[in-house]
Amino acid sequence: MNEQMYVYKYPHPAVTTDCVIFGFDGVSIKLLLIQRGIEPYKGAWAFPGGFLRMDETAEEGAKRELFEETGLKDVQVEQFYTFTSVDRDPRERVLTIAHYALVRMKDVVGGDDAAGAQWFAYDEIPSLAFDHDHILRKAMAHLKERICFRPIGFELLPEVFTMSELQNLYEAVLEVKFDRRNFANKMLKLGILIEAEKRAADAPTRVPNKYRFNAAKYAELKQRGFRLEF
Amino acid sequence: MNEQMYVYKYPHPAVTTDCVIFGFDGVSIKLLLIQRGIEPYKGAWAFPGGFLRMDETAEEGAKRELFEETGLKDVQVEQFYTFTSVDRDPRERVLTIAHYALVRMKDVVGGDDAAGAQWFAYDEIPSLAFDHDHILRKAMAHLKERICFRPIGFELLPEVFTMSELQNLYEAVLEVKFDRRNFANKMLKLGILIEAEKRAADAPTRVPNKYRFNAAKYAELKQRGFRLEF
DNA sequence: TATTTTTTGTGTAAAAAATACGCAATAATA
DNA sequence: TATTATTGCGTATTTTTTACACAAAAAATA
Repeated sequence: MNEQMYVYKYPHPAVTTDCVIFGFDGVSIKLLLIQRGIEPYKGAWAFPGGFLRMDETAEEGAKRELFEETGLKDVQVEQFYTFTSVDRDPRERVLTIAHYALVRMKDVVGGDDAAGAQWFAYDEIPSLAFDHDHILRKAMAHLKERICFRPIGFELLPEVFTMSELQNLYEAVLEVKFDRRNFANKMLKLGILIEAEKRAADAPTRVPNKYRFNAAKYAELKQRGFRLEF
Repeated sequence: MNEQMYVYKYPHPAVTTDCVIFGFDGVSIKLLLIQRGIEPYKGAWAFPGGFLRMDETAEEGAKRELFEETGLKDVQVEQFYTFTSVDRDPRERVLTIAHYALVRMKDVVGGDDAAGAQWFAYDEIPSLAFDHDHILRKAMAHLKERICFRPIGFELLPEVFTMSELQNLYEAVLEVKFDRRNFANKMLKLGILIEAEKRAADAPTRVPNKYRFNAAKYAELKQRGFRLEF
């Protein structure tokens, strides 16, 4: 019963979803790639993704493929662009609805299925399958824009972090340097941070303060947007 | 020879493009709709759009359909979201790659083909075909966001316009009121405006100053983005 | 046509926000 | 143990934003 065929009166493109997964290791931005096990581009690295099923939305398909190929679960993926170049796949006309997500790197369990999944620093990414180089550039531009207009970090940093770690993240994405004190002031004034464990006032140690995100404020700002100058 | 069929080993969704066209009449934001001539939703209003051809990108398809259905040509359309709900079309699984564009209303020539095209104010839009209500809400949100982060107006206003007209546009989109003098200062400081026809200094008439856009600065700011608070 | 209403040009003082920057103590590294 | 880097802490200065009034001209209305 492998001979089932699907017949249409007009030509239809195939449709895939792809996921650009960003991580952060405390120093630089990383991307999660998988090594393709089948043709075309067998052996090449690519973003996790695959064909959309007829009973799922693009977001559902993206999450499903992401889980199947990397073991990542419960990730908020967001559609950012649909790539429609006519010749982007050698087999047939294939559109891909590209998504991106920010995740904590430790959430990627190198499970069985995910044997082929691996993190790469942005500037060490190999040549990618299909038009995934193009997708990568667009996703990176998207992230850079997003960080200027909405908070980032909740999804990328550990639950408790220092101001320096947060600053490193911003500097890594934007490729700029901020004044340490002004950066901290700006972030604190946004109101999205709360001090995690207040040191005893009488313990005159010089250990960095720890913060966590104020989820409600974070969500509000993510919704409303702001403008971070640089 | 009408019996051609297209056969695939796996099911494929159909793919359409749609165009949300924004106009501005000096007072309020308008949207361009067409009345559907065929089933499903025959007679209902909808955004211009149609099935993607196999030899064109989404943007090309959107422009082609837009021209066929409204006569609009040489419009910069921009993809903003792909709608993938499973049941959004009663015929079969259909995804639509939605685009939007800002146009000068006078550019819409009510040509023969475009007999069915008509402008509607945002709050007078009838119930729409398919999930186009949903598309409309998302497009409007997109426009509201865009106006906060990038300049708008070049594509919507006549070539020469007054500061009040520009302010009306911003107030219409954002549904807020600005202080006239502060709004003008802010806009002028952005550097995207140039005075169109300087009045003779000795003619003490109180006719509004006219402006046009500085295309280079406008393009730069559109690229870089800014943040307009409100 | 006379009267009323709306729109326009113009500028400043006060408040708020952003920026640049130094020092001493502690922690990490060599 | 000595050196280097990181951390906490706060202020003076500059820049940006905001609030606001009046008189003349144009448009609308009576």
